[in-house]
Amino acid sequence: MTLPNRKPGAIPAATIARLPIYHRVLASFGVSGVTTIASEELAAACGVSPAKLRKDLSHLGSFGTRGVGYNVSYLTFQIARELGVTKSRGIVIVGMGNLGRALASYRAFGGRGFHIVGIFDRDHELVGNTIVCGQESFTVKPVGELPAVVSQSDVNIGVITTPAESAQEIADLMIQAGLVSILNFAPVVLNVPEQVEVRKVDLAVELQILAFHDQRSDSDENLQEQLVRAEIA
Amino acid sequence: MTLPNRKPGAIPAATIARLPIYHRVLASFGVSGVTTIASEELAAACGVSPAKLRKDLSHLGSFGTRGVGYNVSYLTFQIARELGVTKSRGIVIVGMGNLGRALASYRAFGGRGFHIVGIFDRDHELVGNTIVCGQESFTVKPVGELPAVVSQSDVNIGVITTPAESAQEIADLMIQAGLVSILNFAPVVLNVPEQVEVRKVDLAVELQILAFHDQRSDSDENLQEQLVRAEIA
DNA sequence: TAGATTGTTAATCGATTAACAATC
DNA sequence: TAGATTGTTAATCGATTAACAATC
Repeated sequence: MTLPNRKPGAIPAATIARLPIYHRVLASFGVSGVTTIASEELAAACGVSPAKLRKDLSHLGSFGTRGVGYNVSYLTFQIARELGVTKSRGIVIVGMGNLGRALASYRAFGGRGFHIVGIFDRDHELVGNTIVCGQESFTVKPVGELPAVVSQSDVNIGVITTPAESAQEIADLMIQAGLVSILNFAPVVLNVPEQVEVRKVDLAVELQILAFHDQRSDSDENLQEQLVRAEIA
Repeated sequence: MTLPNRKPGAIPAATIARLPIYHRVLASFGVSGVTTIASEELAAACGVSPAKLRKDLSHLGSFGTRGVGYNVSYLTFQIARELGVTKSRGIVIVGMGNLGRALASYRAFGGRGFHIVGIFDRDHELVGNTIVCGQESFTVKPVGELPAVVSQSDVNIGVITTPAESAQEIADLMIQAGLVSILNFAPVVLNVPEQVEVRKVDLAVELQILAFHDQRSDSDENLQEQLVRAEIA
């Protein structure tokens, strides 16, 4: 007997990665007053093909109406439910350099299902400073207080914006405190137990991928130019 | 006759996305004085399997020595060459809010193959301000000057850190000025011609993907707890 | 030669796509 | 009923993996 490759109800990783896009685009159609939308229009707004969109949504259930389309608010809610953002999830940010401060003062979190529970730094010079975010303001706490904050408040996700050298140490601290979801901005590969999910954003990685494309388009352009010149001659 | 699906020498997208990781990890082995490394150790440090690493590298050529491993500096150079970062590539950043300022003052660009050519904002209040980045400092220019800077200097990549409302407009401006590689931090899907490559970083998207994982691990944990309790009873 | 490690093969797995039956 | 659009199927495509022959 062969076991199935995936749990029956499981949703493909590639689909999960696109759900936040669908969610945001649907929400913006919602505020524009659109109540019903067809896969073709929604897909175009999300930058994917209608087939892919419908396939993705089919993994969550069948929320559309044939011949009509999808109810915008109903579908928005179903995706939010699948992602686990129907109630706001708490985050902590460790590392109050330029990037950490930029994130802590980012005002669009609330609307996407997140709220900041605490911000931390190792540097005593920074501890006690406050960062204003719209109506709210947060005070920088010493990293030593991270475990207490995580165990006493409802924290779901840890964000690391420290230099590369301290990132592993902070990750260990977060995991010890019970966090299993980490967003890492430090340019280093974290070593974590397998039940911990780490997502990584590295600006230089994104730029290098673009550099590859840019280099290719340069040579393509030269090729085109050469072809044009060849025709002229 | 059937055409091949991909150009013969073409490198898979999944491989390209991993090359920057290999490059950074190799560079750090290099500064640590390691001269030769086996796929097993390099793969572990990069968080991938040795098979995947060797397969990825095999698309670039055969740069290793059987029975020995890879020469660190030689492989580092070959990957840099493939990515197109053997010479530093110029970037412009538009939108000098918190995130834009954080990027403009990020000191690790130089070591990864990039330098800032110009920073821009629409807001007249911000124009003329300077942002310090290590030894250098940059002055915020009005967006109107973007085309001139792109055409007069050697700019390869445009970075958008504006609010969502202005992002499309700025993208159009960049494309008109001749840029074909854009890194977009605004939470909006850009509409661009197909020869333009856009990479998108959306913090809330990353967090929502983690929220999905976090939600799942919650229910898994409950399941485990329940199992433990059942055993005790 | 013996041991080590690469580069490649072939099998498996997962994601994408186009087409269309189902159904509003 | 006729037109529209979903949800699903089956085919294709691309990525991953394990195993091993090649070779240092």
